[in-house]
Amino acid sequence: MLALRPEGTAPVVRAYVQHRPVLPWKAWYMAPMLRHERPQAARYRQHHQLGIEVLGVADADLDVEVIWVAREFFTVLGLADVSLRIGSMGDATCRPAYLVLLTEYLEAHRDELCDEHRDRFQLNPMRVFDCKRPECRAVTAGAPKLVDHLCDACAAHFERVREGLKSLGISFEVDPRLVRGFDYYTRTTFEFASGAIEAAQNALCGGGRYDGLVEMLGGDPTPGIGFGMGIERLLVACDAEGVFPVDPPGLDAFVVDVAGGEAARAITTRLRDAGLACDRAFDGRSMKAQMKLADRSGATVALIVGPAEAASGTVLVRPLRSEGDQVPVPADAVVDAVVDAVRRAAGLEDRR
RNA sequence: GUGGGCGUAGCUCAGUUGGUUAGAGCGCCAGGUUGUGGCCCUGGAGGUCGGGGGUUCAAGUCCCCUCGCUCACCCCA
Repeated sequence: MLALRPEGTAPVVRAYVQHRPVLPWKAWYMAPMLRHERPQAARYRQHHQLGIEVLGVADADLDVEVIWVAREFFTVLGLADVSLRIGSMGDATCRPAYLVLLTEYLEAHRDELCDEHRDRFQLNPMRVFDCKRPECRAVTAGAPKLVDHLCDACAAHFERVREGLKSLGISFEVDPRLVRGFDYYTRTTFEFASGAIEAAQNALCGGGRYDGLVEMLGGDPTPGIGFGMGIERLLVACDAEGVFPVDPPGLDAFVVDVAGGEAARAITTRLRDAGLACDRAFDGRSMKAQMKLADRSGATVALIVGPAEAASGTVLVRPLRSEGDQVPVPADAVVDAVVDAVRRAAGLEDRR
């Protein structure tokens, strides 16, 4: 049997169950993931997910820490248009009673649900909360919310999370619709979304507490929490917010050689050995064509070698990005000349 | 899985009720400059019109099939 890994939490938990690291255990991963659903904007068949997981800590302050890590990551990248929603899934004490309550409510409003959920809501009543059809939205708007029916312990946990986020200056919104589909999820759920992404898929990071998962995978009951974020979608958000510079840096020098190419061969090698970025033309093209390539390369200077320079052992250093005359320099001083020119050009940049 | 949109030059796209050698802009190449980029001018190269089949005197254009891309629904562990 072949399986394509869809996410990172279960593998990390399996690794924990097998290897029994000392608790608390903090792990992270970044790996390719695959999805079965059809691709669409910002949702690819294969993508990469970055995630963290912490096992062995039930403290709500850890929930805050995990959320903070994600928030901090966005901040460091320079993303500003990111919003956080949080919710609670309750636990084995309060959720069963709530599900009975919710199911009763949905039964009573069965005819008002959308075609799909009318016959399916019993399977997983909470899923109706993230149905986008107006019929279901209307019904769930008045439905009992899990966050209002938490047991004392879960309510206290949730309150501690909210208080912690506030104390760290992390703004958030409690969203009763933020639910998860599996039983092993407990208590805190959260999701970061980008307001800059136009596409329908704008969630950057989803996470939550899964105090039941380790046990489900064969380990002793162990609390856990983590998040996963999609790298490609993150990059879409970065592009949308313009947080990365757009222009790739140009070359330091471009060698124009119309004297046979030997000088170009020697000079490019010498410049590269000195750590400078340079390129040259090939195929014995005309000076005009070579100069055009030099310009297009974004080079700071063109280094020109014609028959006269070849004969006298010099190189013409011609500035391409600034005013200034081209000057001849001895061939063995060309590295210094380029370093000078690049430094001067950088200085001009800074003064802008 | 369901539905919509789109496949024509390297790129972005026009292409009328079917009708001569399928066009534009940008890019590329050469020339105008005999040793000099950008701006401009002139010329040039480059296309199985996604693929296959059909209708027709004639198909980029109409019909069927197929492949691919894309967006949304769905899904969202």
